Order: sequence, then C-alpha cells, then structure tokens
Amino acid sequence: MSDSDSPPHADYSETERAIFDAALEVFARKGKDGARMQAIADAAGINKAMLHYYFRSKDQLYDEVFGFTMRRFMASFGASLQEAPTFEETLRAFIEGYVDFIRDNEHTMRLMVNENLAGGSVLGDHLRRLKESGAAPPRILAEQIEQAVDQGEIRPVDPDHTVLSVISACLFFFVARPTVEMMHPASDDWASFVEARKEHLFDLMYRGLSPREG
Amino acid sequence: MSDSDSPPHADYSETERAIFDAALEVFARKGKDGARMQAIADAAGINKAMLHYYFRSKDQLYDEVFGFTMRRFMASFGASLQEAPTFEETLRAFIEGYVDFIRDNEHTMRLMVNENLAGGSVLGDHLRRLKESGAAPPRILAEQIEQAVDQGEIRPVDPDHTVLSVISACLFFFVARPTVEMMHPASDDWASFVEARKEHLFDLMYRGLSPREG
DNA sequence: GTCTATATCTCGATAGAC
DNA sequence: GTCTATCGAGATATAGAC
Repeated sequence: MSDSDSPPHADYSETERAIFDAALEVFARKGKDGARMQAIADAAGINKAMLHYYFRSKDQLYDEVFGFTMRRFMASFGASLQEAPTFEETLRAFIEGYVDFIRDNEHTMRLMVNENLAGGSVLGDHLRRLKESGAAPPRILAEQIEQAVDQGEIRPVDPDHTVLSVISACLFFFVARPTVEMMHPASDDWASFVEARKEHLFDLMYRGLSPREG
Repeated sequence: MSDSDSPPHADYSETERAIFDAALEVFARKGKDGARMQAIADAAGINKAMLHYYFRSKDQLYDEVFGFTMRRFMASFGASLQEAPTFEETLRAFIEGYVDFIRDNEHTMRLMVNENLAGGSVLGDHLRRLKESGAAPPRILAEQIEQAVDQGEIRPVDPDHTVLSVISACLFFFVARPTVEMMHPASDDWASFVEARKEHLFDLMYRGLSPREG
C-alpha cells in the first residue's frame, strides 16, 4: 500500500528495511540537508548509533535511499504501461496505473521532487551511472504515442512534450496536495478525489490528442 | 526578469532587499530546515550578524519571505488572466502569462513547492490569516471556465479539476527542470523549449475542452 | 547487534567594538 | 549599521560496554 512495499533490496534485514523506509520518509519531506538523523532514528524505532552501524554516514544513507528510490520510480513508468489494442485503452491504463503508483508511493515522488528542487546533482550522478551500465531511461510511452500518430488514432503531436504533459497532470496534484486540500475542501475525501481526477485527466488528455478537426 | 523584481515591500531598504532575495533563493532550493543562515548571508553579500539585525531569527525570516512570496504567487494568478472575447483567447493569454511568470520567478515557485513537500504548515497559517482578513483565494479562472461552459464554447467540465490541470501543466516542467534537461537533451536551449511548450499546452488543453463529439 | 556516553563540529544567535 | 568574536544548542559520528 505504501512506499515500503516491494523491498528495494531483497537482502535487507528487517532493521535495514526499517531504516530505509524511515529515511525515505524524512528525506522526502525535508530534503537531504534538512533531514535529521535523530528524526530518522525515531521513525525507524531505533537509536542514532544504529544508523551509522548500518549505513556509515548520512551522505551514504541518502545516496543509497535515493538510488533505489529513483530506480523504483523509473520502473513504475514501464510497469504502468501495458500495450492494448487501441491507444485509447493504453492511455487509460497508463493514467490509472501511474496515478495508483504515486498514490501508493507519495514519499517516493516527494524525494524525486525534492532532489529536483535542490538542483538534481545526486540525481545526475545516478542517471549517469545508470546510462553507463546500459540501462536507458524508458521512452516507452513516447513510442506508443508515435505509433498512435502513425496509425492516425491521434493527431500529430510531439511525443516528448505529450509524455511530459501526461506525467505533469498525473503527478502535480500530489506534489501540491496540502494546497489542494486547503483550497478545495470538497476534496476532504482524498481517495475519491483521486479517482475523480483519473477520469477527468483521461477525458482531457485523450480528447486533446484526438485528430478531429479544430 | 527574475524573482527579485517588483519588490514585495516598498519600504525595504537596499540591504533588506538583498537579504530577502538571497533568502528566497536559498529557502527555495533547500527548504526551511535545510537552509543555512551562512549561505543566505553569502548570497546577500553581507555577514550573518546582519541577518539577525534585520530579521531577528531564521523562523521570522522564513515567515516573512514565505508570506510575501505566497501573496505574489497568488497575485500572479489573477494578473495572468485577462478577459477576452472568447475563452480560446482567454486560455491562450493565461497560459502565456502564467508560464512567463514562472519562468521569470522560478525561486518563487520552488519555495511554494518546497513548503508543500514539507507538509504546508506555514502555508496553512498564512492562508488562514489571508482568509480572516477577507482576501479570498482567486477562483477567477474557474469562473471563466464556468462561463465558457454555459455559453457552449467548451464542453461541460469540472472547473476546479480543469484549473488544476492547467496549473499542473504550466508548472510541473519547471519543478522537474533538472530531470527534463537531462532526459531531453534537445532542450539545451531552455528558452525555446519553454516557448514550444506554451504552444503544445494550449493545443492540448483547448482541444481537450472542445465540445466536439467523441 | 544494540545501547549509553561522549567527542567533534556546525549552526543559530548575541555581545560588544567601531 | 556593520563587523569580529564567541557562546551555547544541536548536529553527525564514534568509542566502548554489554
């Protein structure tokens, strides 16, 4: 249900796992520099000395947590996309799957956003390492869009801009969740707000890509 | 051109203004807890003692910077919207104006996002105070959408969800700018990428709202 | 592996000379 | 108003008993 599912390291012990989850949560909310080792220890239900025993330093803890989280985040992208007979179904399934992933992994998303706000230097390091090891970033949705354009199911659009727009729409309302909940009290039931949003987003996006004349 | 334009306080001295701008930049990237007073002093070209002389404490500095920045951010919303004969023109002008504002005020946007990631408690305080003083949050774009629906220019949509979608699309690619620039090297010229994005966004959104049959 | 105690350093904040 | 020097709290990290 939450960020702690599908362990990043199969060989993590229970304690390491508790530390990892706690660190993800605190780093996600406060950023690397704003996070306190004491807060992580408290959230993990252990004491500070254990953090250093298992992960040596704050830098190393952040690096490890960020690396795993980034890979999980990128993998979710591919996992949300299942090819279907029509692009309409493909897009609907992607929005459904991707929004579900973010809903169940808000801390993962927050950590990614926080790293971007801070400038993305750690992100850059990891991305470079990933590329060197041959793991290309997934352009799988963009390819589906190109196909759909070729087959005339949607109008000619720039695939990369379109992917970015879909991602933005699926993600941002989670980023701004506190604001959304304050401005839009009707969303006091967040779960049903998220479901309504999926519908709205699919309609807006699919119609926006439709080839019908304008 | 940048976040430092249109002074938040007409009665700020030059030094106060330099501190304000420096604090905005550092808080925006690192968050309240991650920011260092020394880093703010360096960016402002003064020493730490001056920070406390003018703003007493870090808490108070953050509170003041956040308050002004939030009001500017909310005001930009109304300022980007100019009523036009058709909703098509209104939407085009809004996207143009709002994206321009974010492009020229990236730190402002980052501070808002950072506060949301951290939970939004300071944001909540300020919003509550604003409401008590009678300044309602601007629902001005939502009203334009309602009108356009009534007049049949666009299909029946939920105005609040639609506003949220437009905002997301205009904002998020700035939030994720480091990732976008790494993943999409074609955007090495950020300025022209932003311009292309405005076009793409207007097309996608306006067509997505079109009443034509599906 | 786990905890307490502590070393070491950094940060926010102030005192006081100019 | 501006700077240097410094205090004291709080942070990361380690030592060492169990």
